[in-house]
Amino acid sequence: MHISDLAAEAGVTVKAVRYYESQGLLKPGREPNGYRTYRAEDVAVVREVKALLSLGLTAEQTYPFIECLRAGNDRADVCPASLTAYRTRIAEVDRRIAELTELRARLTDLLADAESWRTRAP
Amino acid sequence: MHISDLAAEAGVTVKAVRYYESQGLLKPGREPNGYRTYRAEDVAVVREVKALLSLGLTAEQTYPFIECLRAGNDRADVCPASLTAYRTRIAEVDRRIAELTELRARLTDLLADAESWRTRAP
DNA sequence: CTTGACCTTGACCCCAAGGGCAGGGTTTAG
DNA sequence: CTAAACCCTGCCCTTGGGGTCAAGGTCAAG
Repeated sequence: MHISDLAAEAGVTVKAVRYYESQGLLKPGREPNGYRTYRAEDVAVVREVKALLSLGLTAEQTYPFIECLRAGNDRADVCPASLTAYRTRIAEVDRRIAELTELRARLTDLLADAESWRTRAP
Repeated sequence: MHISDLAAEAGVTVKAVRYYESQGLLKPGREPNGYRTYRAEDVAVVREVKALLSLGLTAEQTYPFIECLRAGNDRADVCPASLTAYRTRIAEVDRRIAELTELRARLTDLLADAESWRTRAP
């Protein structure tokens, strides 16, 4: 299959597929005319990458999942490295939520302070 | 004062000062040799921009605060537009926290599912 | 045979907030 | 006079692609 077939089947753009390849996640063959050719398994790979990116993983962090798929597993997340990647990401999200929560507190403090200045000092 | 004096006094890098200028937040004079010259008020501007960026505002969103300072106020956040900018940012943070919370739930679900597959299907 | 439609390729610029480096001019101290 | 310490502009880099481009391939209908 050609690149647009893969993109359509996986629900991403052609551009995204080429980007994944540039990140080393896909290694398509080439036809004599230079066109990239993909195998059926690549659809699952692209779907997986798309799903993981939407979970906030970086392209690099999707590596273990793709390897897991290529190793013949039906699911990309049954390998130990994938579980570790999930846990790492959860920890990142927790850290980010904590940061944002603290940020929100600082913002509301600043807002309250500024509001009180407005009413107090005309 | 020259750019490195301003940067040192405000606690940012020279590069950052030039970036703020490129975003229209500073308009330094120029000496005959081309060097930028800053006035004392610019220190407060740069400090304010730095503080606001650390709160996650974009350079563009700091505009109302800088205008408020330039209008002669001691504080950049006593103007109505600044209060609005604070509230907008708080809403953004709230939205982001909600997204991340939902994301975290999805991740823990996926992790639990993957773990159960590992123990269930050898 | 040619036209048109559709496909592919690589290459370039863009985003936010700068970091890093190159190459060159200037100023100040010793 | 020279070296250190400044200053300037300009380019490439970061994420995950989006947008757009010219150039060339492929297939059908006319």
